[in-house]
Amino acid sequence: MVTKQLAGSPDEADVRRADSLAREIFSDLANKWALLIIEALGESTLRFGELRDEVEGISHKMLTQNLRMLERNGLIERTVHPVVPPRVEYTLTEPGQALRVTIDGLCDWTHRYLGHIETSRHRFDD
Amino acid sequence: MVTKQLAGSPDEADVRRADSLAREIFSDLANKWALLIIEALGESTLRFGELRDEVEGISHKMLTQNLRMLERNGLIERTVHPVVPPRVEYTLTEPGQALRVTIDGLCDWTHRYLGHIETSRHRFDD
DNA sequence: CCGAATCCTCTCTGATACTG
DNA sequence: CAGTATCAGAGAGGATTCGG
Repeated sequence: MVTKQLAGSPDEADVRRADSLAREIFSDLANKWALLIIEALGESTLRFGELRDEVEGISHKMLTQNLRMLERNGLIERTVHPVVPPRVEYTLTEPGQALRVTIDGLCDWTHRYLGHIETSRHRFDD
Repeated sequence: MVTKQLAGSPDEADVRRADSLAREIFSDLANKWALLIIEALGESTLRFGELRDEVEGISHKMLTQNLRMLERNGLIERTVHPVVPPRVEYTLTEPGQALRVTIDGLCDWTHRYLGHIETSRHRFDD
């Protein structure tokens, strides 16, 4: 897939655009709440209130904000049931599920090195 | 290692402490710059200036701040060579390397679903 | 070259109140 | 119940400067 390039060729610009997009996505997702929401959703379908109970410490506002962002990026699906009282459910899409798997890896890592980190902190805090 | 527990036993407190510690570590690491620094280090040893060139867009201050945090958590090792001009080198420790592998997974995910995400965004932005 | 401290700006975050 | 708007306080992040 390596093609010969001229100076200032369009494909170079494409690569730069893809890179900046990747960076943008990275910035979106590399935040505490987004990752915790994805973990909380897991394989289940949850309502707004259920999610707020599940993700400990998140505010109403942050939850809304992050849910919008995740929906925009196609990681979660939002279905509104036109009933009263309103019922809105969230579930992970296939890309979202794929991401959750890698986040699981992060959680595993955290638990495996928990002790390691704690002792390292104590040594550092002198 | 599973021991019998009484109600309100000390181990329950331990579990809560470990959970809050895990949450804290999660908050530390779930940020753009920390992940990009770890990726930049990879298997190599880099100086402060080299790292700043490698991690595009990071400021002097943010780099310092995150390097301290990563060092405190035992993810990177900092070696000072007492010469003039000063020479300070950073390298990933074993836990850091392990974390890098899971971050690689995140990068793979980003590139795999790049198109997916871009179209989802366009659909959302109406 | 590397790091710490200062200042200044701007975004994020939480609390509250209001609509459908 | 779910979502939006607004406001004030806290905190992140950038630029700069000085010291080792």
